[in-house]
Amino acid sequence: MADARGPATGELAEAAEHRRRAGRPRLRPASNAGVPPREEILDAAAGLFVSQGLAATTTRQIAERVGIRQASLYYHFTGKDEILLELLTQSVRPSLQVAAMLESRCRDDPAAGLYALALTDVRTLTRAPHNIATLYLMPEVQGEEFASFRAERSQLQAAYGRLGRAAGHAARLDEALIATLVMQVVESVIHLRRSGDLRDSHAHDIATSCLRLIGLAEPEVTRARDGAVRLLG
Amino acid sequence: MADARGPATGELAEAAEHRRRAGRPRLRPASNAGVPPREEILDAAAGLFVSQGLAATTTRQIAERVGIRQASLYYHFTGKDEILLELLTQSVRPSLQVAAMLESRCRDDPAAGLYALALTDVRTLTRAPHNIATLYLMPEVQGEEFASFRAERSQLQAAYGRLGRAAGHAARLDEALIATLVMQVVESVIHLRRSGDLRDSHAHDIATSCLRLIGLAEPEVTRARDGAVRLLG
DNA sequence: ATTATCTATAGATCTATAGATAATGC
DNA sequence: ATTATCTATAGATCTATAGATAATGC
Repeated sequence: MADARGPATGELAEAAEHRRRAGRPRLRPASNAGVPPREEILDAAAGLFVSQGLAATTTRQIAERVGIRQASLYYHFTGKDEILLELLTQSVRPSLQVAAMLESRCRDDPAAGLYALALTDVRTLTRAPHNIATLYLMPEVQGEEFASFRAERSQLQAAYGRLGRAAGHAARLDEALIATLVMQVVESVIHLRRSGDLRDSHAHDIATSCLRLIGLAEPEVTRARDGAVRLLG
Repeated sequence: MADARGPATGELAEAAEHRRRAGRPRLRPASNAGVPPREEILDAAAGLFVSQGLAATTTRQIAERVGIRQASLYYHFTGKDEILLELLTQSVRPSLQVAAMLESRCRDDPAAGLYALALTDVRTLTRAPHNIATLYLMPEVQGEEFASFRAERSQLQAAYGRLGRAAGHAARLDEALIATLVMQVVESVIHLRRSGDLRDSHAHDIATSCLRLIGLAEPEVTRARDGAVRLLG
């Protein structure tokens, strides 16, 4: 019993505290708990990319913020591009899964589905540790290396288009245009967050604006909102 | 008569053709007519900034595209930042003047004013030689050096907010939020242009979407559109 | 033995200045 | 004399590799 308990509590303690991994120690030991170095690097890079841009951020700056030497980055990543690609992918993939779920569950009420998707996207963008969506527009992201990210983002945009088309009276607008406009409204959260004007109530305001934009009248918007709230529980 | 005519046609010919300016000739002589070097540089830089980003674009690349040596840039600009600032300012100032004009003329019909402003902005962004508005969001532009540009852009955004508030039934939404959302819809033209999906008809579609977003119903939107067309006519 | 870091550095830039040069303008 | 370019280059980076080192794991 004592023997069995020893190792068990030992493991817990190690995980909770500093659980030293193999490898030469850092000059400045990691202050955070058991966060894997890859994630430390992603977080540091995200903050720098968002505030300075990609090319303006050096590998040395990233390493400094993590607390390791510049060369040590290359043990975890092949370079800045790989870091950026992972950041972008991590930020879009969850939304894509939510979109798939909502589309399958909301065939009967696409307006509620659209509202729900917009709302969760806004909240995700709001709560992310850095204002990562800022990076979507950067010229560097148009390159070949990021094609897989752009493909996933297009899928999300297409989902907005399908929901918007099904929900709106809008035989008026092209589905691709609806997709672009609605997503663009959702991403206004980037600007609001950057300028510090973002409030919790804005999430519903933005989702509501998406529905108005595709031509829904007030009663329909209200109904969609109620449906969405029910959906997201 | 012959004497008077000679110099006159001479001047015309010089202006139309190569009108050589003082200064050591370029290795590769400028192919374009009498375009001032400053403008050549701005144009070359704009194309590169938009496709590669600011920090990723070197002074050497800009110079190469112009057809001069890297060091010669510094005769016209103190560096990349000054070039970017001028590009940004040139792109926002005309919109600001249109906004002031429309606000003063449309106190009686703010919906028409908003439609007209959105429409002209979309067209300006569509026709600009490079997709410059892409640069507005770049992290570098958040720096101190570009404060004057950001101030002008905020003024434009505020104009959108005032027009939107006056036009909408929207005591519903905060004026600052309206401003952000409407401007964001206008700037969807950036994405459409980049992806090559931009059609002429989209200008009216986008302006219409702005009015729907702030809560106007179809008849009001149609009336605003007619009013705007009359205004800009 | 394996892992994760470190030190050191080669090679490739990039920016911005100094000073020379070849036109036009008076 | 003035203007607009050129050549040359100092100084400051930045990336990415090679090889050493100090832990843990078995």
